[in-house]
Amino acid sequence: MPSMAQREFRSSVQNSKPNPKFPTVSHFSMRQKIAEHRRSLPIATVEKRLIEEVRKNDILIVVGETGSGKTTQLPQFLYNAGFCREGKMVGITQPRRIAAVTVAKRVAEECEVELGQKVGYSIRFDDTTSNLTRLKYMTDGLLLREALLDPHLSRYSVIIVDEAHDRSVHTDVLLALLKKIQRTRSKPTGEKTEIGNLALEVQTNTRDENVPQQNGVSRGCQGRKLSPLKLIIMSASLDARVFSEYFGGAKAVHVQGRQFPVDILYTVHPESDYIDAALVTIFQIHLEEKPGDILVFLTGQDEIESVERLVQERLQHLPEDKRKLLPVPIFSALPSEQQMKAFAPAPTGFRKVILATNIAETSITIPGIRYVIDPGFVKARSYDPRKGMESLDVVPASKAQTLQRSGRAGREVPGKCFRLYPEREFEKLEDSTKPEIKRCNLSNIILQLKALGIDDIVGFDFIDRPSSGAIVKALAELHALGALTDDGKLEDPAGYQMSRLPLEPIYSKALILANQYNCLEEMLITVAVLTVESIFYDPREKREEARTAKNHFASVEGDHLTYLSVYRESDEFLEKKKVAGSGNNIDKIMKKWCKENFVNSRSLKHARDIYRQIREHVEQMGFNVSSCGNDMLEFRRCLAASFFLKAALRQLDGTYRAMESGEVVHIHPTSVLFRAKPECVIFDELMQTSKKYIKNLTRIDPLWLTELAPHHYKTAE
DNA sequence: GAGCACTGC
Repeated sequence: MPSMAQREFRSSVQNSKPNPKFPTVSHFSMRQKIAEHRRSLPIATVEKRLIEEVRKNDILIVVGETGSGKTTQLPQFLYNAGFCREGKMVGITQPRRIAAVTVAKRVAEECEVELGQKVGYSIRFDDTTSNLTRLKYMTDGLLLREALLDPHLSRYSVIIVDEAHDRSVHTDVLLALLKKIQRTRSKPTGEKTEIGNLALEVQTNTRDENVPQQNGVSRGCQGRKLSPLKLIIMSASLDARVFSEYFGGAKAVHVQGRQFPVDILYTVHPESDYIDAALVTIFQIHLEEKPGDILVFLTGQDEIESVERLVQERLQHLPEDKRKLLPVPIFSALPSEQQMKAFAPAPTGFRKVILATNIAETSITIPGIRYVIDPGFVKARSYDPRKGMESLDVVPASKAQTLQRSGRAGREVPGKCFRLYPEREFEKLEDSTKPEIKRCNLSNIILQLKALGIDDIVGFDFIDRPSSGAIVKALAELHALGALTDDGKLEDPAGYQMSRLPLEPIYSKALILANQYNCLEEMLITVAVLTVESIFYDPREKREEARTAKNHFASVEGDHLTYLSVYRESDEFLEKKKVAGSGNNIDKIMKKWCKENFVNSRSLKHARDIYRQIREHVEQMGFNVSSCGNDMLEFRRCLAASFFLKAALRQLDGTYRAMESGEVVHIHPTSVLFRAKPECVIFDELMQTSKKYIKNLTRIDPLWLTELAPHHYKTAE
């Protein structure tokens, strides 16, 4: 579990600072401490039995609660039992990057090896594995990419899919793929398979720098005997049966967790206003319960900020000596320095009340929590394939989520969880959250599957099959983008090229076209920026300097060109500093520039990483990265040719009509075109919140659509 | 004139 990874991260920080004065003593005690810790884990007592089960079963479901040690220990058991002989690896996938990194570090420490030797991790932009690596921790998305290059995943003897209950798209697709690969690998030698044939085809196309040591290993696997692949699916208890059934009645074993008991308390009556109920509960705990911090789960930034304000207000009505309560917000968009405040211990005598989004449910673990307040709601994204529109709504949490939330109270001491609804309401909740694959745009997934030689998407063996409407919509989109032929096969070369790029298909298409329009440099930057969270800070930012800064970058042509100039100016600044030789810390220089220009440095750094990675990819495809200089007309025409599916026309009343779906939409107020209201635009995103908004726009000439996308707009006016 | 939970290649 990521939560476990987090806890272990803390202990690994402690351990990484041995007292330099007494290195041997410190090393000795650290070693002893690790050995003791390992022995004390619940999973330690069942090592032999687990290994026996793995030997007996090709697929094993391991149900392990928080604190069982399954993520760190099982791979080591497998190594010791000989599953890494002859250069084979045990691969362990995680849904989140941070978990892959922290667990790998911890296990390397336990094994007393340098990271990157026997134990390593590989995540996007950061690969620490070497040809010595036998226990490889990685994100599930990365293993999916690896399967494109080595369709049998032939370097692995065992693959462990951890956190399978998470049911991310990557996890779901990976499970289906692994099931197929396992069958292929157990077939007799030399038998030709769908996946096997494709291996040759794919590998001649491109290389992927994210997948090291592939050369000579996966090649020529045809005709050579493939060793069988063992699969281990690890999950929290609730949906073990789903996995077992999916894998043909696979054996499931249960490993004890180690958690302190948590008292669950429900309200007697339903609460009409859960914000107010949360406030009342916060103060009730503060005034009546033993010391210990409080964690409140809220749905978003707005709620968190208003609760923070209300707590401060109500504190003023308490007697002086009762005011030692410190509200601390935490959510993903919060700058990391401010996020760190949630981890700092409260001042002496104070009680912290952490106001958090879902980020505190799985991604981070905050120490010292003894009380959890759970209103039972979550903000969830959904997708309507018919309208091609995403929406974000507040919906009831699932039982699995509320369980995860209450567990946050029992990590260090026995705790209490206050659920702000009656017990009979709990019974009505869904068991688990709807798998992501049933509520997202499938075009990228389908492109990946096609590239793996899986053509029958509707008949593909998903755990939960996406709706046929969603599949049809994605196929149509891929066809319109030129990735698929009329009969649904991967188009050569465009479809193959698009499947290689770790981007949304529409962005990949834009890069291919940009290569022809001689504006690949501009499109690389644009696509990198569009991929990350907005590079401008909080849209509620009212400070004059912030507005001036944004205006400074703004282009009358729209948001894409605006982003381009932000990226370019930051780059020029960096180059100047480099030439001037003022320091060599790129990160520091960039942060300074971002601060002065009110740009989100985390987002910009992320965009620069993506730019670099995608640039390498397109160069390997033989594209020449050229720039159109100041000819922004050509660049906008290229945008129109790429985003023709996402065009909108202004109507008489000043609203817009999305041409593909016919939906009436509005320009999002964060767009630089919000006031300008040009006649025709292409947009990047259509999302419903309080209204149906289009975001990230560029002004185009409507005639370009029929000119540049005649296959789509021929019959349109 | 609004506002975006969280991941991932």
